Amino acid sequence: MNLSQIELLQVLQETELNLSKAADKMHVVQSAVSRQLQLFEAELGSPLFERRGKKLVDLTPLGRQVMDEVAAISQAKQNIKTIAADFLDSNQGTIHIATTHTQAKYFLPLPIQRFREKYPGVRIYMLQASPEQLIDQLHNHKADVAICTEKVSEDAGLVTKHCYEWHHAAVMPHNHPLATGEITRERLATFPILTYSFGYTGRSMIEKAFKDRGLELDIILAAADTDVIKTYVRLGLGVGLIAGMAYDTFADKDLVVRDLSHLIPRSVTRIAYLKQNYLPLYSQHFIEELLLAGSSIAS
Amino acid sequence: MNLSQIELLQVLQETELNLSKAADKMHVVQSAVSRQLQLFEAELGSPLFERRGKKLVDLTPLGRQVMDEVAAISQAKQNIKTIAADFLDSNQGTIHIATTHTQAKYFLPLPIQRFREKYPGVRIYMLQASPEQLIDQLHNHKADVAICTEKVSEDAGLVTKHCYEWHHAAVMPHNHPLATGEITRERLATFPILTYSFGYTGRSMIEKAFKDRGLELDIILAAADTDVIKTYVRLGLGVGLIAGMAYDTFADKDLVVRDLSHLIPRSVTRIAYLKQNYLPLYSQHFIEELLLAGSSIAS
DNA sequence: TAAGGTTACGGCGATCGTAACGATC
DNA sequence: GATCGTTACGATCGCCGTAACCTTA
Repeated sequence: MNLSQIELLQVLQETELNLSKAADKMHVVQSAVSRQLQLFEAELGSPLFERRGKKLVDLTPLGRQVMDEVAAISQAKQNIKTIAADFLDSNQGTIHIATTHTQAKYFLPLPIQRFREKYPGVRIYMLQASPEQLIDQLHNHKADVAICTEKVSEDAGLVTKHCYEWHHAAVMPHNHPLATGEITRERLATFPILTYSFGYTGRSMIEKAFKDRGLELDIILAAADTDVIKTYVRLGLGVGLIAGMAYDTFADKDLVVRDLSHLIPRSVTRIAYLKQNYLPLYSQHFIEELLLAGSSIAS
Repeated sequence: MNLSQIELLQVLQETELNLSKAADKMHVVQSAVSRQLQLFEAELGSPLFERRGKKLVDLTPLGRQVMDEVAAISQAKQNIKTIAADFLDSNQGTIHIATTHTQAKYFLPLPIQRFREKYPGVRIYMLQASPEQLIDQLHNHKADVAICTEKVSEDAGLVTKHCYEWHHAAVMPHNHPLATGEITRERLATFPILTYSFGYTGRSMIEKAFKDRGLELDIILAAADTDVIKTYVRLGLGVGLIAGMAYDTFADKDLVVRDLSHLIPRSVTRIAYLKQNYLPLYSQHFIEELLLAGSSIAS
């Protein structure tokens, strides 16, 4: 057993169990990986892959169990490299941040700016994705840190940290009936609604708040993106339900914003990363920056 | 980086950072390991060991961090081997059980006998040690499973399972004053006491029970071993406080046993093993056998 | 001076690449 | 016939062992 065999198994999973592609990824010829796989299976005494003819089509039960350990080894190996790099120079490297549109546009600018001032040598990659994808991206090592609001806390392989809490708000044109008078869930439910797509940015809290009262919202537009919602609110399509922090006092002054904290339960935005993954010092500081920015938000 | 370098680091820790001994353990010449260590340190870019002259005298801060990952890799590598061996033949192998005298003599015989009937091909090694050593033996991979009563539940790297509960009992010769009449802590404290050494078999519960009442026991003999205690009780040195299950109705009929469950809080015997350590199927079954035996004990 | 560690060098073997072959869609 | 995998064989490079050398208790 050696580390390149471990890496091969890892790469095979990322290449639909295609030996040729795996060989390319590892910069060796295909026959080399073929032999290494055979040697490894021989060493273990039973096959790791189900084969149809010569093609690898699936993992065997053994293979499945082994893959968990393979992932642990790869992770630890990567950690060693990262730890050592940290000792040489903890001021440069890269950080991959996975997040949603709303966080990227309305929460991250400040902490990222502060972070860049401290660590000008760190390249920041932002990956925008849906909340479900965020977690996958952590597991696939496409991202180091994820910032998101929904469905995070369940995963046992993750560390999650409470970042900040926020409430939804309704936005509408100035001449809209809802711009004045008391807002209740019942009244809101009489208007066409524009809000986030399912699974996004606290959408589940909205669902819950109205379902609890036996009300059903007439959602005529669902977007992943606050700006899209605002655009159609401006066109008079209905009332926008957006995250409170997504209302910009200057840019959105043509819209009326009305707080909904008494109607829709608060949402919690969290920071998540893999438990077994060693984060370089600058990433740890980035997280601190996020927590700091989060704690200074009045909800 | 390769697995033999990882193994080298592991072995160095077990050999007082002595390269020559490490070389012996790995069945290679000393110059080989010297070079491999240099190569590895060069690859990481900074030293893993503090050196006085040429001798390795300590880990560097980097080395300390790296060692955690090294342990994870070794563990995962071992797991792969074990998992594969399990698939080839889950009926043979070895199991190392670390436990104390009391468990080995009074609890384990039945479950071990039942286990042997199911898995005659598994070699059973029993390691007898003090409770503190038990946990160390898990971490050092000297033992796979530990069965013990004290200080287990704190360790985050362990899985622990509740096995059974038991109470202490007092034993004494038939003519002893305590053989009749009500037993209270106050009365007990007036006699010389023989019981377990500190840290052993529920000793902490005994301490606690009397300290709560402001009483101090006159412990004139402390042994790791129930049989030693009984021997001196027979010689009339005093009252023995032993685990209830350590009284044998036949062999000990020359002694009077008196239940102390109303005086001393119950003790809990637990099974422990390393969280990250894959246990072969037979070991998993052995643990089930222990739990079964534990659950059939009336405390 | 013994014990522990490093450096230099030659030899061996693991693993790679080329290439021809086999199978499967 | 294009894609994917296996087998055979020669070449290379990494790693080991021998051995001489260095350093400190």
